[in-house]
Amino acid sequence: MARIPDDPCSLARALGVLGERWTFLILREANAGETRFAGFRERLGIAPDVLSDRLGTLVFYSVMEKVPYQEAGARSRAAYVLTPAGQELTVVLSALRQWGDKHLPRPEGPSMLCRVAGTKRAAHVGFVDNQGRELPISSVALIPSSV
Amino acid sequence: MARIPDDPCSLARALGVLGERWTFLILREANAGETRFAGFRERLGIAPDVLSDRLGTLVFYSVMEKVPYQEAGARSRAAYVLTPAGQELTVVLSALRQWGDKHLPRPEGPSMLCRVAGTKRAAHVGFVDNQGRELPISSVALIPSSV
DNA sequence: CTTCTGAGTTGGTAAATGCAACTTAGTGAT
DNA sequence: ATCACTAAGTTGCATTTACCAACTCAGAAG
Repeated sequence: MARIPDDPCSLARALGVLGERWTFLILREANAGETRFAGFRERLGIAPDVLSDRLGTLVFYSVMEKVPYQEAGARSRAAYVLTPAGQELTVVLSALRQWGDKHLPRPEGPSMLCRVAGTKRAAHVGFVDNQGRELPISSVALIPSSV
Repeated sequence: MARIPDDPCSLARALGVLGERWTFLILREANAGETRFAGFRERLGIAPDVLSDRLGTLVFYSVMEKVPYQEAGARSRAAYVLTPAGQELTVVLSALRQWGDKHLPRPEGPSMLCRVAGTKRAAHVGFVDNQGRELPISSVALIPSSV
């Protein structure tokens, strides 16, 4: 199972948890409501050992939680649900999807649309200031925190 | 070199370009101003064959551009600079960094801060509606585009 | 006490990664 | 002209990771 590197850069640490192959796709399915091992397997075509490893990493770092569930007349089984930390990754997934839609488009157009819930109004991911107002990329700076 | 999958999901296509190991870290350095092969090598400790492959993929998909440069008294060499498409990945990188800062923190605090350029005002990544107003995650929905 | 099903593990092969050494191409000094 | 210098790679080999198929495990129903 992956471990996070001892790196001062939080991007590197985030990638330690999320940066392996399949992880983002597993999170995409989780976001779409999938919770079961066999479900992830079928939807992604992922090998069971790799899936087991990735889910283990996500559970270890509290991105997902392993919870038992029981269907009528069946024994208790494991389900994997997103924690609040995992739900916050929606922003990352949407940012990636948005970039793919724009820069790797298909003639059919996007397969998924990001909307304000319950409406037809478009939503997207972007930079925001502390007043909740969108900022253009050009007016954002990433500066070293001089500790 | 990686190729994008023929997948209707633009997240999967984006990961075809960006989802290999090292790619996000290379983009982090590019965003921080690095342009040279040897510079990426030193800053990341990446193997030269892997770096060559990743830069090739990024150039192929127009995330970076290979441009010649010439220093006084040296021969012409190759530099790698972000294209506009590559610059737009700042949103993705910042979203990942922000998540790492929050969910995989270190006692020292974050090593980088996201600010409104030229000010001390904090900036962050989030969902925005078509009026440029921030939206809470809970009010965003991802819906299949019924084509 | 056998079958069914979801959730995994195990074992062998193919692919990706890492490391060291080598190649290539021009420049400036000898 | 040729020699050393340097950035930008390529090549060959050992290690790690991923993939695939087959198998195990646990409990409920028949």
